[in-house]
Amino acid sequence: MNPERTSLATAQLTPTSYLVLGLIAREGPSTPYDLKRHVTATIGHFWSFPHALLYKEPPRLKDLGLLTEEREADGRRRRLFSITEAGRRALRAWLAHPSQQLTELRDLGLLQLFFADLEPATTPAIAHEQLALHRAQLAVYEEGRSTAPRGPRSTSPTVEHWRGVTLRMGLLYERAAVEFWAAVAAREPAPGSATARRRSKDGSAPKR
Amino acid sequence: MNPERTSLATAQLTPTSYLVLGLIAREGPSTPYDLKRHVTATIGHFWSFPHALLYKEPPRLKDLGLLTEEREADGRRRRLFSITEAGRRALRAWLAHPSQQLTELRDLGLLQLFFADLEPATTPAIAHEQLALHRAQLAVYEEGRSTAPRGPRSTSPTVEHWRGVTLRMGLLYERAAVEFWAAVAAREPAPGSATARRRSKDGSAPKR
DNA sequence: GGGTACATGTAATCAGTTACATGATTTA
DNA sequence: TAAATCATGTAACTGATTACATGTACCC
Repeated sequence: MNPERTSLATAQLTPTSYLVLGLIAREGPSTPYDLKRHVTATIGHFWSFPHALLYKEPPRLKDLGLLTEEREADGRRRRLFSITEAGRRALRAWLAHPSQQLTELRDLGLLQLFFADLEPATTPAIAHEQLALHRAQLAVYEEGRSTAPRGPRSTSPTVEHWRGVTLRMGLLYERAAVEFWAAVAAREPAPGSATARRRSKDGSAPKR
Repeated sequence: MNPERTSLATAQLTPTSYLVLGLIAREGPSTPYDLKRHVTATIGHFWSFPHALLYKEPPRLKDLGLLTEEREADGRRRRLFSITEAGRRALRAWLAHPSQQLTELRDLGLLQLFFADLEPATTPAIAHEQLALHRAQLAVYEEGRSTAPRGPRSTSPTVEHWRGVTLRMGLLYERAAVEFWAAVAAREPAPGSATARRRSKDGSAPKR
């Protein structure tokens, strides 16, 4: 009933907003480029946020009073954004309400496969392309696990822990994808199907 | 400099466009609601296309000369869209160029988990919510495999084959997701308890 | 000293989302 | 016959994408 209304701003916040808020809350005052670099190294592996977004979102959040801006005076004139108390509140409020949305799994390759019957001749090329792509991405994940985690700023063990955990889902997906597309490329039914088990027993090559 | 410009139209086609083109090419003349129903039963399981999209896209494609429209005269005044030869060409051209894009895996739950360190107390609720969601979705897939495939129109065995293959990737993802979130949930203390630190004797996710 | 990759933004467009609205069928 | 659900759209807004553009640092 109180007239103080900053909480309404919470309504029009998008995933991008929370990404920006969260990163700045954790890493401290950041420039859009800091954000871009961090995203690229982490969640950007499976959820792409074009850099223009990370330049445009902070000013929006500033208008909502969730961030403050401080612009350099010298040549580069970089914009440095810090989180406000209202920003932290919005972030906490978001985390306090577990998402009830399922994963959006948007994959052009799958969409093409979905229409494979319309142009059967093109299917092998599609499958091989996807297989190569996902193998490469899987390699990225597995390499990232061995190399030292190099965040743009100092990070605590806890941060490293959750970052790693999150990326692990990306890795699990890529493993499944590689399996899947390999099976398609081999013109086998996908792994786990009854036909696949029969096939692998008699070891016969799939025929056209 | 020739005024006939339909080939350029190919440029501004989106995934939604190809979805619509492909469905109409395969299923024959369709109303937006036909499209909606088909999508819901298939690819919509992991890539959501709001119904407003499927009502708006066909007129756009009609403007581009890729579809034709025929509107009922009676009460319902349904709009029935058919594919043109140009539409088929655009579709074939798309299928002939295998996508080189990786999967976009957009998941609010993962985003929240990514920031779990900022509000540790909320993490268990997030994990449990996601676990329940993905288990339910997995059940949908597994139920769909046993029930008779009920397309809105007649479908050939080949169509059924590829449709099933495509959906299987969704199923594989959900399996991975259930495993993942179960592990996260198990590693987290139960809500209110601060001592569930050494439960991971078995360390693995509960077997369903 | 010129190329090239990194860094840092802005602008225009538009697809996608959300909300609104109502008609037709089924069911209790 | 009231309620619920299915069916069928339209409209407004805006976040996201794409394209453009230039500056700066580093390396042959």
